[in-house]
Amino acid sequence: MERKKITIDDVANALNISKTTVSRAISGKGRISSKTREMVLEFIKENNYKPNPNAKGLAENKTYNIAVVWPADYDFLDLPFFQRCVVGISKITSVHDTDILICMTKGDDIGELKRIVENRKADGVILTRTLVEDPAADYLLSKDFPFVAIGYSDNSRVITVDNNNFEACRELTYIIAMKKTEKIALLGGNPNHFITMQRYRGFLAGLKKAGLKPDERFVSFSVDTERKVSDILDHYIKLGANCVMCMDDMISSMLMRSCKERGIAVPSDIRVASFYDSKLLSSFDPPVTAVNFNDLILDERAAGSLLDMIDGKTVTGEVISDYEIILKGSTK
Amino acid sequence: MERKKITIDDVANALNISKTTVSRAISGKGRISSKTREMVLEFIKENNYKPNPNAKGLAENKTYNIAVVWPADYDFLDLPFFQRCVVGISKITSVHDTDILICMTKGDDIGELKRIVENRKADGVILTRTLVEDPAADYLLSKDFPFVAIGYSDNSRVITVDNNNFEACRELTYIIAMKKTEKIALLGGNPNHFITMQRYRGFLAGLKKAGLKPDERFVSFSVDTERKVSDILDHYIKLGANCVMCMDDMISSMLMRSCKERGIAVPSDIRVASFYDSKLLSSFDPPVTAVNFNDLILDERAAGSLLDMIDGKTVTGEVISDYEIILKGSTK
DNA sequence: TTGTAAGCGTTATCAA
DNA sequence: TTGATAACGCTTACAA
Repeated sequence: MERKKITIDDVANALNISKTTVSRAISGKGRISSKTREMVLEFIKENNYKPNPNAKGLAENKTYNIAVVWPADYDFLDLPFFQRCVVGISKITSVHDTDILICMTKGDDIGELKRIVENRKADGVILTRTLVEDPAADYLLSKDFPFVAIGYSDNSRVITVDNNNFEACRELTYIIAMKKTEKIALLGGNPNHFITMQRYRGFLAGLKKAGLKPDERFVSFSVDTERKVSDILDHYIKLGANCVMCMDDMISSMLMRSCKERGIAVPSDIRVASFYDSKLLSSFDPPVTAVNFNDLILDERAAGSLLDMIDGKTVTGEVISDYEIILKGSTK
Repeated sequence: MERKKITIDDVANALNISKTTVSRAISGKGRISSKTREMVLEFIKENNYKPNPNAKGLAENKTYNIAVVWPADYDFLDLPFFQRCVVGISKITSVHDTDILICMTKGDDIGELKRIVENRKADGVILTRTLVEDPAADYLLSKDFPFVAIGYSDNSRVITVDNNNFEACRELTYIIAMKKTEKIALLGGNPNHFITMQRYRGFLAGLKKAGLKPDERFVSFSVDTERKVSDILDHYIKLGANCVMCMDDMISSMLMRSCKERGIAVPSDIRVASFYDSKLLSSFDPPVTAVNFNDLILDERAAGSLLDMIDGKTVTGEVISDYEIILKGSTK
């Protein structure tokens, strides 16, 4: 597999100095004359010396890896959100010489995460979503292992970076309500996901701001199959709904297809809006009004915070209000 | 961050044996009485001992990581294919105690890959697509670093696992041609991607099998913007095309939108088919005829081959013909 | 069958 | 400012 790699000893011998000195030149720790430092640095550059991360890790008890946790359970395979997370995170980690390890979680099964933590394969973890009952977060907390979560959490011990889902959804709901639309229904996702709850709260706040009373007959959760969507749609229509807000792009897609199948015209029969935008929504006729979040920023912040945390700095969570509401044909 | 972890020395002392013996019990290498082996194994289980991977790696010169390379350049952010790759690969790696490192590549910039290889952060690499001019593959080849590529390659030195794009596209093209559709046009992707070339060859073979002559006026590549799609569509229509085959789901999506905008009816004015299926296509009216590949199988095979290769076994590439052609409304 | 001891390539603690 | 040398936790000749 190629010639043997050059080690710190080789560098030291070639330069007639000790490896301690070489190590110091590289790390910047400890006193060293700038002359020798430069000599070492130059030699290293020219001979393409790279410290062996296993040895470094063994000595420092670090891996220079962080783990990104993906929920491999439901229909996440087609949600580009998690892929984007990695891209955003890597923007930050790549300039810190640290790499990204992917780790799957299936429902309550956090075995892989445990393996990574117990085997010390990573120095920290990023959770790409937050749950109300969250075994992953609980586990990491119990181990006192550095991690940050993308999403909202009601546990003050977990550091989170989140979009302002509440505000965005409140605003969209309010805007819709102002278009003399009074019977606004909601198609919600998994209530064990905090994002579902946050968006729901935003929805309620939007109604309130518009002076509308929430009506629980117009709210449903765990809408995750085409079948449920169409059944609930029927029900909403019978009740006289004139707008349906969907919690994410998947649900919106299913709803739009359902409307088409049953010959329900959007927006004339019913309006449709989505609390999350994606390429999935660009195919529909009419296009679907939606909130567009700047996910990449979110991911970069999460990565930055985690790296700080690993370095022993104290970090705080943050809520990012970088979104826009894009009004399209579905709510005309 | 929690109490200190238990080491192989602790195990050895607790059991009054040497750490060599413990090591042997775990690895299975070297002779050892089954009695002591079981004793060790049991102790390890009960006390939740995990070998330190840095130390193990340092001694064995291994990392128990493989790197998966993502092309972060073009519009890949919305292509779930690469996300699926990781899921498929992890099915295999997770039972081999090895983890997945993500590595981005931007155009010709393979700096991150180089860093991972030179820093020995992984034992092998999986390339998730193949290029005609492929700096990543060339680099890995030059370093003699273990890797397998997902996709076709004309370099016999690179081990590849690929869908039978040629056959699938030939079959779909032939089927369309048999529907008394004679002027079949093609909207192609990046010609530097082998997948583009393979699908193109399949297209040509399909025409030939149907007794049709290829017409270069009906072939275009590098179709990557809405603008190009609509311009080319105009052109094809003027030439009297009665079907357009698209190389992937992105192009198909753009085409369907373009047709809608210009009031071109599918399939009555023109038929549409896609050489790659995805959720993106399920939103259209009518639904789009497409080839559906079983990607997960592909990824699992790639992972399996790479692990074998890392273990020093000789592996061969393979072509998987696990696909189905799904005829839908767009080609009625 | 088991143990001793020498590596693996760093960092870090003392001395010098 | 520099340098021996002992960790770090494991594998593996080589001995016993």
